[in-house]
Amino acid sequence: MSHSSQLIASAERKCLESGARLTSRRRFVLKTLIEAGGSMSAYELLDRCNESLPKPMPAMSVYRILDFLENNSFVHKLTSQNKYIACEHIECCDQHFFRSQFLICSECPIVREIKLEPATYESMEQTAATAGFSLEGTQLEVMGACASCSSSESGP
Amino acid sequence: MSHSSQLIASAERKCLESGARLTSRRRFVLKTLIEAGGSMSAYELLDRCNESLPKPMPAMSVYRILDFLENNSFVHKLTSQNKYIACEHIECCDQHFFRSQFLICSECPIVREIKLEPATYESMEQTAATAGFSLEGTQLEVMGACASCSSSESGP
DNA sequence: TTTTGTTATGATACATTATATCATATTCTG
DNA sequence: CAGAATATGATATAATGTATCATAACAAAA
Repeated sequence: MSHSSQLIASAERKCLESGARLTSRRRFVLKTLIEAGGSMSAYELLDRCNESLPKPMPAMSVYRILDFLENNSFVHKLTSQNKYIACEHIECCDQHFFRSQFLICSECPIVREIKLEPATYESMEQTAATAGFSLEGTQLEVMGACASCSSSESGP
Repeated sequence: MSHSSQLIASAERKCLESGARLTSRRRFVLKTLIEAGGSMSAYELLDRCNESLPKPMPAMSVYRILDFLENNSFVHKLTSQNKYIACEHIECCDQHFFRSQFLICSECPIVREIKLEPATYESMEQTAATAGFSLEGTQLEVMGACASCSSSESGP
């Protein structure tokens, strides 16, 4: 069983439990995004999907489907990039109990979603409190260089 | 001397030192954004400017001017919102030596720019390192409720 | 001070990202 | 099956941002 099929199966199971409807369109969009292996814009995803569809899907549908997938934590939106990425934790936990931190490579398409350490979050919370703010379900997006890009620095 | 005029004067001084050219257009756009008192989209800012200009400025110009103002740390882009906001530290330090954290109220237009605590940043850096990432000049944007919005919860 | 090069802006077109709205189809529920 | 709710199609349009070439303003050197 392929990796993506496994993930889809997990998503199916979660939807059965929660009552959400993972229709064939939604499943197909999710699968396409998973198999892309990285982040994509909504229109890139649309085009990719339409390559394999007998009849092209309208852009509207992709946005609606991405909404659904986001609400069910199968997909996350990288708001700083206007891109979407499959959740790395579709299988591993019954819900997204922790907050995510996205490490976005500025030189290649790699994006990693890792758990935001509670300690980090708490220190952010404290700093925010000094300005009178109480944080809400924060998703962090930070830029950086991934392992392979930072080892192969552009040098003389 | 008004608050905005003071800030503009500081910006002028910094530009003199650095050799950057704060032209009248750029000064006007910065002043307009400062006086707006919060974040604005590029087109909102454009419209606001054009209300007071004899001849309307093209959209292109606002984007170019915002680029300039960003590069000189007079303005920051809130990438998660596609909005721009005047820097809160135009006066207070000769350069943006620290990293910023933006607290964005999800219920009202308030945005606060505060210093990202080095300890917080370091703990993020460490977590990132476990995934092989090295962070780069990260600007944090987090959502939350500002002091006045969190005191006046929507209740029965 | 004219020339020359650089930087800034105008003008126009277009690309990309996203939402609004009404119609139709599909699926659930009684 | 009827009726309600949900999902999708179709179409239009809004909002955000970039590419490109022309012109204007400014600075530096001859």
